[in-house]
Amino acid sequence: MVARTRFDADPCPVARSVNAIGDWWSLLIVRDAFDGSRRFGEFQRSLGIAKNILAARLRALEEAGVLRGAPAPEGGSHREYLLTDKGRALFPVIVALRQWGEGQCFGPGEDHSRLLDRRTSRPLRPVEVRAADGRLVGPEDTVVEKVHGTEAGGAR
Amino acid sequence: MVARTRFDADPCPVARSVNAIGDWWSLLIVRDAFDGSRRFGEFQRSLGIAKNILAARLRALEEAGVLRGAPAPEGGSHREYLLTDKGRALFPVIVALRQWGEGQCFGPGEDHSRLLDRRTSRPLRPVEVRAADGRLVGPEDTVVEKVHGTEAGGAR
DNA sequence: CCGTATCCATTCCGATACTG
DNA sequence: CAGTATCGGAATGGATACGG
Repeated sequence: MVARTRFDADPCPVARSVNAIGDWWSLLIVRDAFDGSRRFGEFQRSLGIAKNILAARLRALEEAGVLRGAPAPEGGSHREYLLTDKGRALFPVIVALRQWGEGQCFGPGEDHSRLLDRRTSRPLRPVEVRAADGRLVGPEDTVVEKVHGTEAGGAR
Repeated sequence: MVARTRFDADPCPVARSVNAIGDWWSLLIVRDAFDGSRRFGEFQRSLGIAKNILAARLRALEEAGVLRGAPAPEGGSHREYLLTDKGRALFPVIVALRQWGEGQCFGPGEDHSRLLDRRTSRPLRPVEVRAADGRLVGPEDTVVEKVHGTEAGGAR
């Protein structure tokens, strides 16, 4: 491929994020990592993904700096995949996505897993978007400041 | 394909969300919709996407209930694609992803578009994850409550 | 200008087999 | 258990041409 990926140089941070994460599998790998998965087999069983593509995704996430594969914790001959700081910074993204799914993608009687506050065992508060002064803002209260550069491609 | 998509019945809301959105293109379409794009050509120019696949994504997003394509606003023979309430509920997801990209996916001197508070023209406050009582929580302060059902597939 | 239909190249993914 | 190598089928995405 000519460019590593499609949005490598896109001025929009959303596009860059998407580009860095790679694909949906990768996002679910990150989800599992947040949930405590560390080993190849754990990811594989949880996701039901083929081993070759799991290996490829893990490698890509390492290259993107989201995961770090430590050669061996001790004794064992396996690797451990841990979230980097960059990866851990995805926490609000995963939570927002989870909350959207909970609210919008399940029927009334349908069961689903939930993310709870460990201390109180209660669900989390919905993620909110706030202005610098603390005001709650919606989509219509925001505006995209386009970048001034003259390079090609949309600046959304 | 046997099932419409892969995570149609997954008990994890993250997987369902991912499944509903479809792919990265779809997410960028949603981003553009938040930013004011409504018409086929606007999305196409902004994304640089082939027309056939844009049409397919728009249709999928309609089926997922994220976008609603109104036949014609008036006079014109074109359709308008507007976010539904379900689609608008993705706002925190997009913002979280955008903020992650801003912080993690750009070099020091690199320009990028920014999302500003319309009223003050200042950047938004970083999205935070909070417990029901208002405490700020990180990944390690949360726990996934698995669903009890006996069906196959991971419950992450 | 808004889409649909067709074609082709590429990629992706899953299954399987194999190695340490 | 933790990966790597390979293979075939399926789906994707881009370009182009075409129709309302």
